[in-house]
Amino acid sequence: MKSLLLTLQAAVSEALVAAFGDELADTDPLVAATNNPKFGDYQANVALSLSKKLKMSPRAIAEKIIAHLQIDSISETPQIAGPGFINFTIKPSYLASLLGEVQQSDRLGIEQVEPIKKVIVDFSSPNIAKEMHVGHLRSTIIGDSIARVLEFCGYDVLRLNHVGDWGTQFGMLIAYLREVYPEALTTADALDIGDLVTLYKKAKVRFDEDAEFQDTARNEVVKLQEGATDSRHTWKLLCEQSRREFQAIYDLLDIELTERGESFYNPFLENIVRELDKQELLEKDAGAKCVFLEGFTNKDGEPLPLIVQKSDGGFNYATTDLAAINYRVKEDHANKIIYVTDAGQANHFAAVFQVAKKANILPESVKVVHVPFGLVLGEDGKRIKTRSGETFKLKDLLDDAVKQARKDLENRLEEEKRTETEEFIQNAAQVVGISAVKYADLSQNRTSDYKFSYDKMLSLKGNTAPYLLYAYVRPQGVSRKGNIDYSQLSSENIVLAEESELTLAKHLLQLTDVIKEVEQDLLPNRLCQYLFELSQKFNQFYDRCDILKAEEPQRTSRLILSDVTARTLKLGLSLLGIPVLERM
RNA sequence: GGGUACGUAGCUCAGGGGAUAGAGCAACCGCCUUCUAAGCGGUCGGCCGUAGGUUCAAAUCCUACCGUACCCGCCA
Repeated sequence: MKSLLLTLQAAVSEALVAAFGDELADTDPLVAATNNPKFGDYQANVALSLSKKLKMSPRAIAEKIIAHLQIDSISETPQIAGPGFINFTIKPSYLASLLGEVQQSDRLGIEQVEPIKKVIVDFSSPNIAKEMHVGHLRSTIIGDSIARVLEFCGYDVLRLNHVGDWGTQFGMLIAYLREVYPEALTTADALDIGDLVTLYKKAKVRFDEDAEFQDTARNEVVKLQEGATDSRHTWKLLCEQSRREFQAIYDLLDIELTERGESFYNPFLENIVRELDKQELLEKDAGAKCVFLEGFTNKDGEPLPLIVQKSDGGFNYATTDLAAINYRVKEDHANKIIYVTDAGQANHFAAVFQVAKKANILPESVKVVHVPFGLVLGEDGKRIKTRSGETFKLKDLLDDAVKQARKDLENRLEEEKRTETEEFIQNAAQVVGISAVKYADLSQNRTSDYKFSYDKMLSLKGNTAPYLLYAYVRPQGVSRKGNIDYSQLSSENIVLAEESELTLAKHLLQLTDVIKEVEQDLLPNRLCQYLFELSQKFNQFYDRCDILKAEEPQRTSRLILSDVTARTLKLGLSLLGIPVLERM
């Protein structure tokens, strides 16, 4: 189904050509939804921008465009306003017919992309043996939502968890274990690592204090890379333990991910360096093998290197990232690779992408996108760090959110003298609590820093998940009360007349444009904004219009508005990774 | 020092060339014999960091400055 916006764009484009000739065929008609209902529903601003080129006044251009517009069935007569805006008011009959189409469609009238393209979304990516922190939570929630949107749009999405399961920290951990729990290195299940974070911290302290231990740790890395049996055994043990802890979080959040950690690419690292060497991109600098970059300079204005092999012979994350690009292009056949990581890595990715292009690891045809997000700040506005001591247990955070939601629900049940089963309460609290955390994150523009506040994210008022969930519950309540099967409604005779009905219908019909926007800009907060506004508009409609008590054909028309609203919310929320409740 | 973001209502944030800059929270005032009031309506609240520039049109683009944060060779 073609959206209203696209239909109007096409119509104005055609009118431009009809009025002024083919050379305007590629001119953007500058059609957009209006920001104020008094200017109608949509506006075309192209007349203003063409004034100079056509040597005519904007209003004269607008008049000529309108004279060539063929949109009688869609819009009331377009009006010229202000300096030369063309305002369109969509006819209620046209809104009704589109709404009927949406109602009859499984996908709410949203088309899938053709041809199907393969997209890799690389997100979450916690580090083995470290606490998953709020930054990982952001990557996980945002990455999942982006993956869900792209999946819905019809892309073949591979969700990759590029876990930090390799690197120098393992030398430190294994060396420490060798000292403290030597039996863990050889015996299966000899050690319940339990609190990995404590182990990590102790090892880190040891590492920072003792230069000799540092050497031992570095040797341990080499042994691990060489495949020493006891080292590998311990490494696997650490990974297993971490994996279980991560999985508990993913289960709670309902996140699906394919784990493919850094270690996966180990066999390919040497080849990457050799390839760079073959292409004469490599230079040795202070013992390290580097590719010098264009556009990156250090303090003294000298070009910065991307180090692909350290002076000790070890590879680092840049090498792994290059190998990963290579594998994803050649083996996974990705058309697009999306990296959801914090904004602090922007330089790193820009450098890696530059080298990958230069070395032909990354062909022109494959798009790589770094999707950055801001820092997670505490309520004091300062960065939350894990390494500096205070750890942030994500499991506790999520559990607290659920507990708080449960308390709120129980209070409300008591006030309303309702009784519900334990199962109902548990489920509602779970959905509300987890959704609140996700929504709080997603509803903000991801590029800005995120102020993490228990109070704000657990609050059940305002622009929050519970508000949207409640807006979904309301139409479901209507269908229960009236014994209505929404799927059986006939869309033959939809009549829209009341202000709040028209406003709601117009908003419902913008879903397809919003999803398109999120698909392109990868900004889930746009979808949140849309759903929030939809909830407000539905609540206004619900407040002002009787549904079940209305006379036909209004009754069915309003039931359809309720149904489409509910399905739009359900779909939209699902793209944010948020489930709905039938009652709450 | 260089690079990159950001600076919008008391607070948290949308909007990123188009008309009179929006929302939520907080504060205050109304609305439940009604499909769940986790709702709706209203009031209050702004030199869009500062100064220039580009444009028919700037919160939005450019430049400078001020402020904040992040990144800047062998961690990821």
